[in-house]
Amino acid sequence: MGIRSKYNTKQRDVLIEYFKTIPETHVTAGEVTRVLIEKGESIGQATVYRQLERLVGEGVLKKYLIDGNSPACFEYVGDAKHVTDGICFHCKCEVCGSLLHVNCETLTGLKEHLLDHHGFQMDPLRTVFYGICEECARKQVGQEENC
Amino acid sequence: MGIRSKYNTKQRDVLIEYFKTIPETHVTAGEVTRVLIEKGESIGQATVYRQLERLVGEGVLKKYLIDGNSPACFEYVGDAKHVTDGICFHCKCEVCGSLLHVNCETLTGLKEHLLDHHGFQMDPLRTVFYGICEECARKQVGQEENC
DNA sequence: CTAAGTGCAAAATGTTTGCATACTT
DNA sequence: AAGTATGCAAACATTTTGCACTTAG
Repeated sequence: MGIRSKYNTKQRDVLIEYFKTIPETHVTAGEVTRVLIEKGESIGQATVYRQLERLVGEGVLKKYLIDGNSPACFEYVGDAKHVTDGICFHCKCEVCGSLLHVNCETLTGLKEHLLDHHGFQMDPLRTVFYGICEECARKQVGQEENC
Repeated sequence: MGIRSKYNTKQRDVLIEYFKTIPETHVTAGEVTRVLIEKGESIGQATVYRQLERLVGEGVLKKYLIDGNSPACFEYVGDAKHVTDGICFHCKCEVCGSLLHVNCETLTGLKEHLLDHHGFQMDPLRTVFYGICEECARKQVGQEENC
């Protein structure tokens, strides 16, 4: 379903190179544009959006949605074999925004389960588990049900 | 965390009653407004957004974020135990856009696994599995790797 | 040379907000 | 009466699009 790039443009390279310098980091389209412009690169916002979508389609970047009212985040996963192999799953904390990489057989089993029992071919590269991380869960205990 | 309503207004009742008539259905704020207006109800878009947020805070509705570029969806769960229990998961087909409700123990087990083994408190209301549904997968066989 | 990509500015989208008015309790 | 909710329209933020121009292959 992803549209792929056919030409290697200056802007595309600049984007990829920038993402390579910030592995395991999630940035929004706006942030990327701002940083690159500040660096003196010549790139427009529309191009960033268009290339980002293509890179996601090519599996070079991964797109995260923290919540519907914040902009989407992107992360470089091009070289991360464990990610592209689909053995790596991502858990995103909705409170602090931290990203937990989970690399375990149970989740690989989940993928098979969905396929075998529900006919659904799940894509681990696109799927993100949202929830609350250990640390934030601990902090939130005790402040529930308060008016 | 959610702001609660203190008064019972006409608009609030209309909203709740409407949602009760469409259980297990996802609707966006815009759709709800359109339907109610068409029914001759007097309700403004801002009120719908405000009440929807309150109802989510009160646990009457659940808010789903299928993907960042589509509007948020709301579903009545006031009586739906399977949803509030977090046993209901969603699979979204990236080809045809269909949404599959999966209601199965393996996924409940997954939730527990993430908590027990990775300390991550996964939220099934926010998490959507992306991939390809059975029907689209069948259609795509044979047309892979085409330039 | 031709298809693909870019940039700008405008448009589209979904959601929130300010404020005067109306309604609930 | 006092506080809360509503409705409108304007404001917002993010993302998409139309179109002329540039660039890669």
